[in-house]
Amino acid sequence: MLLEIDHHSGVPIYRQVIRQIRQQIMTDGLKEGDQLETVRALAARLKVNPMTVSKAYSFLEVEGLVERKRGIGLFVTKVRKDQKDQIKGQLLNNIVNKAAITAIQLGISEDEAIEFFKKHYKEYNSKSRRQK
Amino acid sequence: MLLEIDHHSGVPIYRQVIRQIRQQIMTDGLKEGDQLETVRALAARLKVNPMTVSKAYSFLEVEGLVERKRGIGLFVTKVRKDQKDQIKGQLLNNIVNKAAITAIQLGISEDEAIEFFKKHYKEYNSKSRRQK
DNA sequence: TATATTGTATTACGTAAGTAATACAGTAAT
DNA sequence: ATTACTGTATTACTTACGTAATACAATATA
Repeated sequence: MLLEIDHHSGVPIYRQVIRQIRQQIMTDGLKEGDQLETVRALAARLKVNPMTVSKAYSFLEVEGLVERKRGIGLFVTKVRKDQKDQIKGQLLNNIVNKAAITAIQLGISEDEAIEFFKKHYKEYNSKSRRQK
Repeated sequence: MLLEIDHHSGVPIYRQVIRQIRQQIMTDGLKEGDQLETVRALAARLKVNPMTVSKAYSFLEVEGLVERKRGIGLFVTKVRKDQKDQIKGQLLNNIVNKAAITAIQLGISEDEAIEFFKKHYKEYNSKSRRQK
């Protein structure tokens, strides 16, 4: 499984792990029943303590995205499409809400703010397509 | 000067101070030459150590928004309108960029994401108008 | 010069967060 | 039962951060 950790970003390792695995589940890069990389295997690969990985996996379990089976491993839960859409909506809402509040508090109009958004969307979109 | 601190939000006091004063300068609630509330006065009002206020003011100075005069006080710098617009743009860009990246990584289309944005903008906008 | 006002540098305290060490617990296969 | 895998609970280390105490420095005015 593809997983890139930036040790110098200031973002905690376990959060980077959570985010990336969650994203893979949301976009069907990881599917129902798939086994996650072993705690120790991932820890070794990231050169990190197993507990750090375990902590990340714990959060994903609380979110209902994975199931742990002691002695066996961790597996992706069955998530219905409507549930998945709801989760995606929440994830996006959180950040979009902040953006909207910032715009309003700075006295920036809806249309103008949307222009900003379109610009960033297009920029990042072409960049991420180039990387594929 | 109006300034509301939420001691239970988890957001550090000095950051709340920075954000609110910056916003007032950006929206001309505070204008060139206006004196900021005294370090000790604001500290007393917020029931906080003077150094906490001084720290907040330091950041605003680094941003070029205020000037300190030892023994006299702190004053709002002259900021040209185009500079101000540029600063506002940066502030908005930071957060909008994150929103755009989130949307793309979740596989959400530009139009759909914009719908989310409009919804939040309108919601918060009407809420903040009601409060005035 | 004395005093009262401004802001500040230094230092230290307290807490929370991220990470790691260690020893432990469940499962499967031989 | 033994071995070799799984994941985990507990504990502790380290660091960064927010805040505060203290003593100091610049300015204005009497």
